[in-house]
Amino acid sequence: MIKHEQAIETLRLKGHRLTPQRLIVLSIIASSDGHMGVDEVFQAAKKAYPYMDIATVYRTLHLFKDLGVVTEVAIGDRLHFELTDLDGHHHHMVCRACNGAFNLSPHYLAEFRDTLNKEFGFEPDLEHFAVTGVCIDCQRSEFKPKEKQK
Amino acid sequence: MIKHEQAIETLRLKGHRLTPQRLIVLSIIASSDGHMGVDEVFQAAKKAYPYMDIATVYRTLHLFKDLGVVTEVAIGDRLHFELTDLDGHHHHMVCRACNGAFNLSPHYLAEFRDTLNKEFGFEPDLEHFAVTGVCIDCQRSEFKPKEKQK
DNA sequence: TGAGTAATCGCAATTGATTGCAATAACATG
DNA sequence: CATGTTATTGCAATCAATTGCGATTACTCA
Repeated sequence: MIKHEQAIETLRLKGHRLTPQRLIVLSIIASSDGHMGVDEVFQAAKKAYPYMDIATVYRTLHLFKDLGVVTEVAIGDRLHFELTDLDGHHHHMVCRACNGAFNLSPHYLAEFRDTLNKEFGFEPDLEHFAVTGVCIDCQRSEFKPKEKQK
Repeated sequence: MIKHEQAIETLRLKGHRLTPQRLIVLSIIASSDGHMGVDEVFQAAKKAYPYMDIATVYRTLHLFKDLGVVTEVAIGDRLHFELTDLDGHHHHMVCRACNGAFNLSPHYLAEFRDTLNKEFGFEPDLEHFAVTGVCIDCQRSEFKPKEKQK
C-alpha cells in the first residue's frame, strides 16, 4: 500500500487537510483493483462513516483527480474512478454494447499526440483517455444497439 | 437547404413521424452554421412553437443523432449538436481553457483506428470524436486552470 | 374521408452531478 | 494545550439530462 502513503503525502504537501472523509475515500479506491462507480464508493464509505455525504464523495474524488491521485473514466454515462496507475499509465477502450472496459497502453496514442502537436500546436489530454466503440466479442454476437444500464 | 430535405426523407424512410416539433428542431439546427447548445435549440424552438418542451428537444436531438442526421459534441460539460457534415466529416479539438472548438480532419484518426482494429479487434467510435486539451493560444497565455462556465 | 393504432408529446418526477451557505473541525501559532 | 483562522463538511437547493405515463396526434388502411 505504498501508493496510499504517497497520496496522503501529496495531500499534505499541497496544503490540503487530512479529513477522515478523504482518508476513507482514498482507502476505498486504493483497495479496489479496478475502477469504481461513484455510488459504489459512496456506499462503501457510508459503512465506514455513516454521516458521509454524496457531495463530499464527489468533491473528494475531484480533488484527488486534480492532484493526479485518481483517474476519472466515463463508463457508459456514469463517472468511474481508479487509483492512477503511476508506473505504466494505461487508457481504456469501452465497449458501448457490453460496457466492458479494456486497457490500452499509452504507446498507441503517442503518434496521435505528436501529430496534433506538430500540425496544430494542440496539446491533447490523453493521460486519462477513453475511446468508446464495440469490442470484438460484441461485434461477433451480432450487434444489438446500445441498451442503457440502470 | 438540400440537407434539410435529405434529413426529412431519412425520417420517413425509417418509419418515424414528421411532427412539427421535429421539423422545427431540424430547421433550427440546419440554419445554424456551427454547433448549438441544447438550451439554445430549446429557446429558438419555443419561439416557433411555444408549447415546445425541453424533453422533446432532447428526445428529438437523440433521435437525429441515432439517425446520423446530427452529431453530438461535448463542449465543456454540456452537450452540443450540429448538422452532420456529410461530405467531409470532421472531428473536434476542444480547448479546456477557453472552451473553443477546432475542427480536425478524419485523416488524423485513420491510423489510430487501424491500429486498434488490428491489435485488438476493437472498432472505435471515431465518427463523432472530440479530444480535449489546450489550444496553442491558451498554452501561450500562461495556462490558468480550468474555470467552469455557468 | 374517417376510424383505429401506435408513435410521440407534454408534464411531472427522477437521476447523476454540482453548488451555496452556515456549521464544523483541521491545522498553525503562540 | 488553548485559541483563531480557514478549509471542509453536511444539508438542501439546483442544474442538465432522462424517464414514466396518460393524453394527443400522425399516419395507415379500409
